[in-house]
Amino acid sequence: MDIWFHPARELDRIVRAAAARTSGFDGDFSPEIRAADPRHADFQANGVLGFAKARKANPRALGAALAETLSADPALDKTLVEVAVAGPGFINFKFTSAFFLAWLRRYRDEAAFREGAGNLYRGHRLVADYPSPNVAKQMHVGHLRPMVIGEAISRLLAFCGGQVIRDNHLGDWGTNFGVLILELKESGEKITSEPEAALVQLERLYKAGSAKAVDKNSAWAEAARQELVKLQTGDAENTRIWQHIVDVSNSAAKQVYQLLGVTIEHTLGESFYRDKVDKIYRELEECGLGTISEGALVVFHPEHPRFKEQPFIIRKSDGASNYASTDLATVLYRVEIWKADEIIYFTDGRQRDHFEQLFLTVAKWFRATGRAVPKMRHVWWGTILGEDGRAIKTKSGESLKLLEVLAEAQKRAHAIVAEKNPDLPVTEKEHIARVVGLGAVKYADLRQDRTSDYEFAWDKLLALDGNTAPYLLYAVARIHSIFRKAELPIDDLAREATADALATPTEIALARKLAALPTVLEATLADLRPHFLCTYLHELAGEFSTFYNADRVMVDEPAMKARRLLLCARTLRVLEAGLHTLGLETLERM
RNA sequence: GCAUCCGUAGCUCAAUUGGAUAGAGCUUCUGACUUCGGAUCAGAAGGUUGCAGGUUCAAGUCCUGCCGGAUGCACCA
Repeated sequence: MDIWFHPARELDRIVRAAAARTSGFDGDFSPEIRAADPRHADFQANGVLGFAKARKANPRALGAALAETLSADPALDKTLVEVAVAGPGFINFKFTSAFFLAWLRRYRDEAAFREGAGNLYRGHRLVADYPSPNVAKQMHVGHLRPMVIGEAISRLLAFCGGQVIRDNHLGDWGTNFGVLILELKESGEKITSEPEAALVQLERLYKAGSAKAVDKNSAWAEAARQELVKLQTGDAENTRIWQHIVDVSNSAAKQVYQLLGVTIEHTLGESFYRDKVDKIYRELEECGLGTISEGALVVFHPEHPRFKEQPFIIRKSDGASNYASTDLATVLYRVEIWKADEIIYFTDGRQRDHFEQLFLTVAKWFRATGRAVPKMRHVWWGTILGEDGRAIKTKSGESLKLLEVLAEAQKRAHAIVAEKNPDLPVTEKEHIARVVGLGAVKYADLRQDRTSDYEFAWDKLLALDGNTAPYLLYAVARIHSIFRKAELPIDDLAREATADALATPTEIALARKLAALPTVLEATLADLRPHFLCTYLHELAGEFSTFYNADRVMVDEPAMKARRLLLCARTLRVLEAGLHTLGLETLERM
């Protein structure tokens, strides 16, 4: 029997084949292989219960018959996996310690994990649309999520074989530029050269301008609209001012990306598509999807309970483009130029209607024009709520600038390093504080189901105990320490060959957890929910700590030492691969 | 009003998409190796999964109705 990287898939195939040879089953049977509670088994087939119900058969008897076929199946090596029927008709598959030892020997490092996981997304060309901030604004805590979640999922897709194109769809073509340009001109201020300070200045100017434009019928508001029109019709001076604002915003954003490890390849903002929307209007009208309503070009979806009356506005009644127009043009560009077969959007949940309308519209439009419809997914998350229970917005979030949060996180981490490890060199303490502090913030954002809202709390975001990044990083550092002190290489094929069978309960529990990596990767990818991977890594670090406290690694018996070093090395490689995939850095000591 | 997401231990969150005895962390309490890092580990306590019905071999998960919260619904992005 081969040592499977991904047991659930293999079991599905084998159980289907076995059922075909077992009386009482037919082609409608589906095994429904699931990861099991480790107290019972590693995997279980749940399909017998539903199947028996539909056939009015005894599920336990059917399960027993199938288990008997499987027991005689040469595809299942009995020294590696045990089969049993349990409860009302579950079929349990329990791997032996021999299987786990073989698995650990075979899947040795990140390259092997990638190789094994690669079949999940191999051959796919995906565009990841994140973090797409608006220009001329400082980032606040709310901007953390698109960066952290977008980066983690992009890395995960790449880890599993996908070819990921990261595109920062910058909000650089909004109506706010009219106000901003007019206020800049009137005040006579020059934009400060230091990017972060420039954003502070621009926000102040925008606030002042907005106050004057509150009355939309005022002369000032009209003048601001004229500045916007001049920009949109290519006025040289306004274009220069606009470009300056975009450039300085990008410089500031890049500093944050670098700090957080966000790796953007392209920055094609909304402005990039401003000469590409006319084609969209024309095509949508030609294929009969677009209709004029209240002066605007809109798309209705008659089959949809809500969008039959709620329009998707793709050209405003004043003739200007909007978010929807540029999004449609963007899809076309990504499919035609980049040859994307999947596009993934990262925004908060408030834009769900927009993307549902976008996806429906693209599907119909592309079909009508004979194009292949790309797969499109909206990865959305709940909002970060302030203490008042309402979404933290830029206005109320002034005390919660992202850079301040990140600085505070590093400060708190530094205080702990200085206390625990005062003798480390100053620069290393600073490096550790950065990795631990930023890692804690990222992990806090990733570890809970992205679809739920959460209340912002300093102590939660910056926690350093419990299910947090430092706990995982500590396990990594401690394993490095074992090899460092023993002066042994971490990866050593010859040494691993001398390892004997896993024996203690803690060894086996740790090995079982390690071999669960592929199952977790698949579950994480299915709905693009990184918290599955976080939970797994936390549990893995926990199993390791338990093992480490129960079983001494550096023992005299060579075979026992070899197998325990093997467990340490694999735990290290899986933790590192997992954390790096989530966008966290790791440390050799802390 | 219509629609979407949600309500789980004192607090913050899980529960592999309908599976076996609902699990972690924080907090509190009790313990642990004078050799591998105590940023650790072992154990205890803590639950009528908002409420009431229903579906089925099986419901935190699906359906219906309430209660409570968040969000979205015509030219912002």
